[in-house]
Amino acid sequence: MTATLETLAQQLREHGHKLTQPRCAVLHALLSTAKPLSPAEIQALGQGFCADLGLVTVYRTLELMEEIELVRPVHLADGCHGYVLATPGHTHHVICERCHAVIEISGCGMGDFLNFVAERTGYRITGHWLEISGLCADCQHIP
Amino acid sequence: MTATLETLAQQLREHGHKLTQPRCAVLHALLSTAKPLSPAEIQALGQGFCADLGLVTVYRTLELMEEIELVRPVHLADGCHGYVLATPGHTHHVICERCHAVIEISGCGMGDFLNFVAERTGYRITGHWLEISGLCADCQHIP
DNA sequence: ATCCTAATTGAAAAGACTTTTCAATTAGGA
DNA sequence: TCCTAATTGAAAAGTCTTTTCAATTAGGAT
Ligand SMILES: [Mn+2]
Ligand SMILES: [Mn+2]
Ligand SMILES: [Zn+2]
Ligand SMILES: [Zn+2]
Repeated sequence: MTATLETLAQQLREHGHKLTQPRCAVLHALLSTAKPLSPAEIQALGQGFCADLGLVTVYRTLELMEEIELVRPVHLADGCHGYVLATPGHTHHVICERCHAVIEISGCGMGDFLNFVAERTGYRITGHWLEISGLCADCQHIP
Repeated sequence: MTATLETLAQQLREHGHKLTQPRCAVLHALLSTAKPLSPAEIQALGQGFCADLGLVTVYRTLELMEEIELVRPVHLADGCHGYVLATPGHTHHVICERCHAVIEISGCGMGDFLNFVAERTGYRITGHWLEISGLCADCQHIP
């Protein structure tokens, strides 16, 4: 099931939040691309839908949407991060290092490795953060 | 082989850098704990060895040491990060979410998972970033 | 041991990004 | 349509990092 403005808006309402023009503009921006967007980029794109969308509102909206798992922060190679629409639950992202296209991987294939780490270190493992970088199918053909 | 001030200093020299008092102070600070330290924390600890160690110098020194793989940034849960001494090569870290103690895992047990991701997505995988969080052996006993 | 010079330093300023404050506006139920 | 709490944008404040630049320092050459 692909996210649409309607499904996303519905999730906002289900969590008791108002569906405002600025919030719609943020959703429009995120829906317009599969790449992570910075708050400033979201503002710029969002102003096509809500002309005076403020950067402060973008920050507040992203914080809100992150809480209800509508968006997820993505750490890029240089450490700073952008935001992408997310499906709920535990996922990982593969990011093209050339064009920044993101594909979400649902599920987690790291169980065995984490068990090994637990035995090796004596830690009780409670979570992990994984970002995978590579070249997308398109970018492999563009040297 | 555990890192000492002498081995670390030697590595700086081998890369053609001067061994200055401020740089020694940063190494002292990093050697004094197994937890990730922020630039400000490194400055505070380092001033025990070099009284007027400046924060700007800490930033410059960390950048330098990161280039020669003497230190590594560690992303904490809240996104900001600290630095720890690192062994060269590909490693991962396990961080205690209560006391922040870090253990380094050398090697990488994710080959199979990354192959799966490559097949699933069509991406050519070139790198990954993984941080594991948990409770260290000590902290498991302290509710 | 002393000199010399490029590397390095700290303070101050600038810059980038994020959060707080607050009066005005708005969504959506009554 | 009215009402009110939620939400908004602008401005200010705050945090963290980088740049600039004159002064200092490490370490090789004498
Ligand atoms: Mn996982
Ligand atoms: Mn690995
Ligand atoms: Zn690409
Ligand atoms: Zn612990």
